[in-house]
Amino acid sequence: MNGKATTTRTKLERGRSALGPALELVHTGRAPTRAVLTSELGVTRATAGAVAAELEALGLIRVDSSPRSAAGSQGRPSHRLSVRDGGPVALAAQVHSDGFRAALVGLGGRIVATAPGCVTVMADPAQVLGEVVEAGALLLRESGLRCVGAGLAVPSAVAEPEGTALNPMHLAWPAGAPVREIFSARVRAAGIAGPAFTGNDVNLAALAEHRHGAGRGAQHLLCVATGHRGVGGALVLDGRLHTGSSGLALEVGHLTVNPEGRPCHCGGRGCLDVETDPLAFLTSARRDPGPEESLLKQAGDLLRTEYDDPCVRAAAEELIDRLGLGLAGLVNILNPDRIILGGLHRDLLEADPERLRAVVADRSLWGRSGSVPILSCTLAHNSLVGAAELAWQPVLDDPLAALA
Amino acid sequence: MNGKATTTRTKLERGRSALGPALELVHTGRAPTRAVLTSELGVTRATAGAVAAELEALGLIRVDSSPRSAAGSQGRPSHRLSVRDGGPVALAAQVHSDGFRAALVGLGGRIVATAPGCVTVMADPAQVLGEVVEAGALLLRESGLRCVGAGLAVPSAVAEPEGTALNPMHLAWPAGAPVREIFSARVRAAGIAGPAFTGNDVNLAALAEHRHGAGRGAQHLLCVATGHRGVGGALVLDGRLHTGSSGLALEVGHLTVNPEGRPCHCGGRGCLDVETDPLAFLTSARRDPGPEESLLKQAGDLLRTEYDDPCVRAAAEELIDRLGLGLAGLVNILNPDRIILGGLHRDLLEADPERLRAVVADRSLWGRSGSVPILSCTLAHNSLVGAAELAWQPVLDDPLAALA
DNA sequence: TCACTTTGTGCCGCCAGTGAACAAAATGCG
DNA sequence: CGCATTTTGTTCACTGGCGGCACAAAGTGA
Repeated sequence: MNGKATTTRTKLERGRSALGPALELVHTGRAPTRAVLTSELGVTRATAGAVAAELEALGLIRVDSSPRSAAGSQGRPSHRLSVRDGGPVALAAQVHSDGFRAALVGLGGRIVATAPGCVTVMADPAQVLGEVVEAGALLLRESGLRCVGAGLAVPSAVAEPEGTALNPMHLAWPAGAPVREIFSARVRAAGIAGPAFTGNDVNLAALAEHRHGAGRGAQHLLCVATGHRGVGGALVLDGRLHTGSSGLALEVGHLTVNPEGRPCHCGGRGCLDVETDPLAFLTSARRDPGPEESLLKQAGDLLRTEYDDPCVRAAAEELIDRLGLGLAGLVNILNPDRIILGGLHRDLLEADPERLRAVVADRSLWGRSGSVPILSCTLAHNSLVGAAELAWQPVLDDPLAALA
Repeated sequence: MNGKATTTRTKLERGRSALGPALELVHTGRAPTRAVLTSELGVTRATAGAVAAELEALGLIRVDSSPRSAAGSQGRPSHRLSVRDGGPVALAAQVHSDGFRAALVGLGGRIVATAPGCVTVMADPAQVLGEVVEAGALLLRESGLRCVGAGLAVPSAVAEPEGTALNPMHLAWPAGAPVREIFSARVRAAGIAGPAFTGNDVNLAALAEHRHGAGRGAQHLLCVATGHRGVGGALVLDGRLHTGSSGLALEVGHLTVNPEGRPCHCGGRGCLDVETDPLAFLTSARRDPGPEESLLKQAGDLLRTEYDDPCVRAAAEELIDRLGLGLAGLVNILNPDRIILGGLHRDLLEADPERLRAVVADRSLWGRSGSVPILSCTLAHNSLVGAAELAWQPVLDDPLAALA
């Protein structure tokens, strides 16, 4: 999420000390005990002990040295590590087409408090973000918890390093709205501590799934998700969100998946975007598409409850084939080791997992030699948790500096 | 090029000391003087001095403290840094459809010696690689230089971590041939010092261009190149080759660029692979395609010498449009900050740079807001130099350990 | 109760790199 | 020509993270 490397780099660049990596291991649940932490970090027990003690002193984690009930293995049981209850939180916010949601998220992706909300005038980003931050500030005041920063998820590509929303069409916002600047200003104005970040919702969902959900442990994680309209993609490489040189990577909506397909506003035809979204599905299944906001739910329900209907099934299989073609194209380019699907794509996967996997394997060049696992999203509110990850990142990189 | 991270990591993982980064800066020409080295590394003058002295003691670089003639700036002139002449070299090898080439490559991508060669029986990888290594060993003996390792470039996708060539069809090798194993065994058998590596030729060309050619300084470098048949792609992220989870990323040949196009062996139609290769161009220009080995040269010559011919021009513009569509698709997914073209694609770019840039800008979603620079390859024998980069990498990562 | 295994802790030493003081090599000015 | 100024090279004491070791602690199994 940063971008260019400046000519002069500071000495602090490669994060000193094992504090950051250690916190990340506890944060992502990969270090349940101090012994595991020792081996994961690749340091001595002495160092791991010091690091764990320091993180505890910072109020971030809890080191439980009490005797454990059922042990199982030999030797002295290791101290257990966990995220501290009542520790600092990040303020997470998400804006979508029919409202917003604010939440407080602790380490480990734990949602501590949440507040949904609606807005009356959607078209003005400053006003919407003002209300969102207001709701978040209220949550913070009520909880009395320390805040490490704020993160916002928006359903639009976010250009780096400006932080402008390029296509927030679902929100009726003007293209190029400086969302990061607005959000950041509102956060500061509300007296909320810490830096403020903004990112695309699918990107942030992918980040959250990688750290706390179905993407755990993947080195090259590809996520693809449909919202009410349109398709979004995200790539998490070695634990870091890959957003390209200017934040616009993984705009996967315009892969050609159907040469004879319907025309798309991009100038091509048969794009993934218009071929695999809820509206396409409902149309193909000859159902009357309801209001814009409920397209996703309507399509999902149809898939789950009426898959016996030949018409629904045929439409689903058509979409699965198209989606598979798109995923295969992405596999050929990105060679991920795991794929996670969200939104309608998730429903399509669950409707007929074998069919989708077969198409991807068949149409990706080396699919047969070890095909890619394709999974569903598992995390509730993953964009929200991902927004919090943004705010937590500085702490994960250097706890001492971030909490100073 | 490595792949998975093992569960237990050693303490040596994050390369200690600034030796490696410093050597890389000199290697890539980004640190011409000690003063620049100091600021690029972000360390004190004392440290930079010690590091430079140590690299000189290792016989890798030269520190020139002699007074300089024309200075220009104020203050004491800084010591100049350069790659040492007569220092160690890497053995680089490249196999292509009509023979092979071996070379010795020093730091800075300097080709010290080179030896082209032909083989009689192409179909047996063991025999071909035997001859290649033999030629390289001869070069090494003649030069008397120290060898840090060997690298091989093959015109095929190379699967990681096995190191097998998945589609070496231009070489008439069996698919799945264990090229890394064979090459490595031959290198050891010839008594050549250091580890042996193997990679795809376009990947290695991209790496070389990033370090010593047109890709210098790019953070997200995309390379696309055509050989005699087929299209290859490569991505260099933050100075490291991105080969995906199993070495198969950037298999860009099967992006759909022409819905009504000719069928492709992948099962689709209108793939970049069959729409923008030399054969497609010659056919479209209604020229008689000559023998397989000379397709690339024939097409390139035609573009350069007969671009006035309406028939040639029409064919070229068609290919440019298709290529532009493919590049735009890649831009939407990868969001690179620079694109470098090789082979026929380079010739197409140079035939009409504006047309190609316009197509890419028009069909990539955010092309208008700061379009991507598209450049030609500039480095002679870039695959060869890239193969050497593979062998140099351990030294660049940790000079002390690699030369111990 | 006694080996045995595994983990936690205190202490010492190493070493890369910092920071500051000083020396050196160039330019420009009187 | 000499001198102030600027920029760089060099020396040296110091620091901070971490390895290595020895020993203590807390379990399991016979």
